[in-house]
Amino acid sequence: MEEQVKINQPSLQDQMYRDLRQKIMLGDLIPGKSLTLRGLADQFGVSMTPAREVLRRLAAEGALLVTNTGRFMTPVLTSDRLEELTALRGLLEPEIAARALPRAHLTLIDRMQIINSRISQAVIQEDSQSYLKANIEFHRSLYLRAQAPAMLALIENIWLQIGPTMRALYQQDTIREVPTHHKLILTALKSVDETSLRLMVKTDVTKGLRMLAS
Amino acid sequence: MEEQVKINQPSLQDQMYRDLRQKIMLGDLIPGKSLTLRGLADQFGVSMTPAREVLRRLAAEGALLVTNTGRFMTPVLTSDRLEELTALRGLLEPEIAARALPRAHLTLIDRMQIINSRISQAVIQEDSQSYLKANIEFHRSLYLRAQAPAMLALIENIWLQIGPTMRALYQQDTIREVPTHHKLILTALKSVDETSLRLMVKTDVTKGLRMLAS
DNA sequence: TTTTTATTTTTGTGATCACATTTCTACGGT
DNA sequence: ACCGTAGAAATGTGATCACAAAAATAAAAA
Repeated sequence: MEEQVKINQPSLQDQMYRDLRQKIMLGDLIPGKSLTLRGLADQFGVSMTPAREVLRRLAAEGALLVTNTGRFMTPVLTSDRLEELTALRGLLEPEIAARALPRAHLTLIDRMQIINSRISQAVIQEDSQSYLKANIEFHRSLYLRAQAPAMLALIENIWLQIGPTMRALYQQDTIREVPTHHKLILTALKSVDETSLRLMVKTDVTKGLRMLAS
Repeated sequence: MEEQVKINQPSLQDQMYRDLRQKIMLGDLIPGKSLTLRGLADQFGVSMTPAREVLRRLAAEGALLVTNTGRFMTPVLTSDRLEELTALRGLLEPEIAARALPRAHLTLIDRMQIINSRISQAVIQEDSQSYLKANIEFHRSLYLRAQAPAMLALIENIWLQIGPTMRALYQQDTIREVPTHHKLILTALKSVDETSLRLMVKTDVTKGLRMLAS
């Protein structure tokens, strides 16, 4: 009998979905960028059918906005909305970090340190794309340890919603400071200090909003 | 020139979406119930195209699960997952309740009191459908006052994920006690006591999980 | 130049179809 | 009686099409 070499190959729309989701979360798409079915379909070399499902799927997650005439675009966040989403991050991320704390071994901390140095490089080179990507990776690598998939899903959902706006903000004001709070997060992890960890994560998250005040 | 009577009528899939979403949140569908494109399409008298978009949309929100062969079904939650989702409710709902507190006027409290009496009736008549529906309405009517749409969206997202399981639990163990915490929530609202409100909301949310211990 | 109107193009929606894979069912062998 | 296998039915995926509404463009009027 033949071995089961049949790999569950992801469907076309799954690849498109992952690709677009990544682009949105990392801010490759500016706020207000409109996406069309035929445009996406052509771009990925497929028909309209998979394209529309991807767009609706992303819209369902809040990554895209659907106009009242059915057009799709990346959301343009009001400052109120951005504040609310940041408050949500400040609520959820300290909690998931605290849950990850007991499982955060040295291997993980080392890896986070390496990621953090990538962030520093991105600051120096004023590469907002790499900055955002490494920043997300820093947080996610910690949160993954919490083994709280539903919570992580909500958090990534928020990242998705603020992606385009964050990139736009980071691009207008060039990032001057290297992330000091990340080092404090690492310190709290090493000393297994939950109270400090929660505070530092919350501060790091909230800090990003302060650029809006300018 | 003709007046613009053209109403933005919702598309077919929007109606299907709302209908199915409601059914799932209220637990009309038992955990593990599988849904097929053609089945849904026939049920709503439409073609497969709108049906699949609705299913994918609900799957994107976590309301449905997609098997690795592409089939759709309502999720069967492990107790771990249910605990995590309940913890999320316990984190988010006290926060949004606290935000609603300053805006909770007597009109709202009165309406919540009426809804609460509907809950009591549902307990007496052992009507788990009405119970769940009124329970959700009780919480949502308060949370709407917070004017925090993103936060409310996350909360409803969680309700959607636990809907089928909650109904199944409520049905096996008939609800014996009238919701005592709801009255305490109303008391805290009247006396504008944020600390008490947060505690009561959290307790009310967490309490529901205790039925799992049986 | 500015505003209004008419025409063309673009766009999302829903239907239908072919196809490959999965799932179900029933038959046959041990 | 149990298990595996072959055939049949069901199911999701992606493509293509017609259609209506909306947006963009061009033309005309003020």
